[in-house]
Amino acid sequence: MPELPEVETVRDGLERLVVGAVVRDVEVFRDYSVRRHDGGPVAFRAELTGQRLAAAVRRGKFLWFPLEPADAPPPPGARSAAALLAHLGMSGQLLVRSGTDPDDFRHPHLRVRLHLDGAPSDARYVDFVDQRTFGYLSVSDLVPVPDGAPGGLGSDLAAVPGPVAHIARDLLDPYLKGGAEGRDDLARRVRRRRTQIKRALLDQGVVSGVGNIYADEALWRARLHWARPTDRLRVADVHRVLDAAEEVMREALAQGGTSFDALYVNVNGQSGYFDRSLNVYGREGEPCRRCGTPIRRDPFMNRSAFTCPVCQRAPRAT
DNA sequence: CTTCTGCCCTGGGAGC
DNA sequence: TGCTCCCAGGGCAGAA
Repeated sequence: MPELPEVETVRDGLERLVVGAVVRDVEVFRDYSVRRHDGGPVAFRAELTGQRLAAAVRRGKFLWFPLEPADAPPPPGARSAAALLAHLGMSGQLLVRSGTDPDDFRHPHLRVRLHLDGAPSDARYVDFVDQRTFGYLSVSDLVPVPDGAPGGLGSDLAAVPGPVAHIARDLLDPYLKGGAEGRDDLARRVRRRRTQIKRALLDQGVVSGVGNIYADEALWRARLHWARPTDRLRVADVHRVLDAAEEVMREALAQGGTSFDALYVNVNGQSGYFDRSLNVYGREGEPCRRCGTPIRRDPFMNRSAFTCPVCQRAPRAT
């Protein structure tokens, strides 16, 4: 499934291959894949057609393209008022297509297809493919972010789509990354919560882009148990797990590859990272790579939490 | 206000 | 073999 590093790889690829293109037409094959949008798929198509994709921006796992009318280009420096917003959910892909016959590559789970003109590459279509339909597209108004500071990789805009307004920055954000001014404040906010550390890591209002997999991997690296109460953690513990989460994501991003030949493959959402690099997630019963103890799986929020019971000592009361 | 639960959806795989 | 059921996941609405 696309985690934050995959979404960033997709953003980077789309920035290179399709930003600047104009949407000539839109096909919606499944209404449910266009959500959070007044007027539904019909309005979605109308609002998107004739718009230029002016940039590719990401915050957490949200990805968006600020829009500009193609027939009335705004003056330089003007800000977009709306954006095409995408969330890939757990199975979404944005596939860049360059062929001339679109029927040649009609994926069985194709939900939405954008027809493009004038891309900076040979791209002709962007296909939104999503098997499990947890992902969606919409056109959303851009709203100022409350804290005003620039945010989102790929942009210095201080505005985000409405549905993203309550989503915190992520650990690759220039304002929040290791050593940046916002990092200490994030650690303080984590410790101010009265919950378990893994719940805080997954809370999109605290920090975004950390999913179930990376939460477990980061906690294993930081040798912290998922149930540790946030308000009783030491500051250094919180920093250690945040650093670990950023590190895991940067390693995955590096493995995504950056060569141009690989670009189409990477835009298409493949990573290969998870096949070899996971230390605890999905490894129940397999030996911990640090101490050999069998990895344990606990039920957690109708999901799972994977830990090494020796490296990550459970708190007294769970 | 903060914290937490249940739900959305599909198809692969396990179990019978 | 074919059927049923469970599971995965992020983020949201609404309850506590």
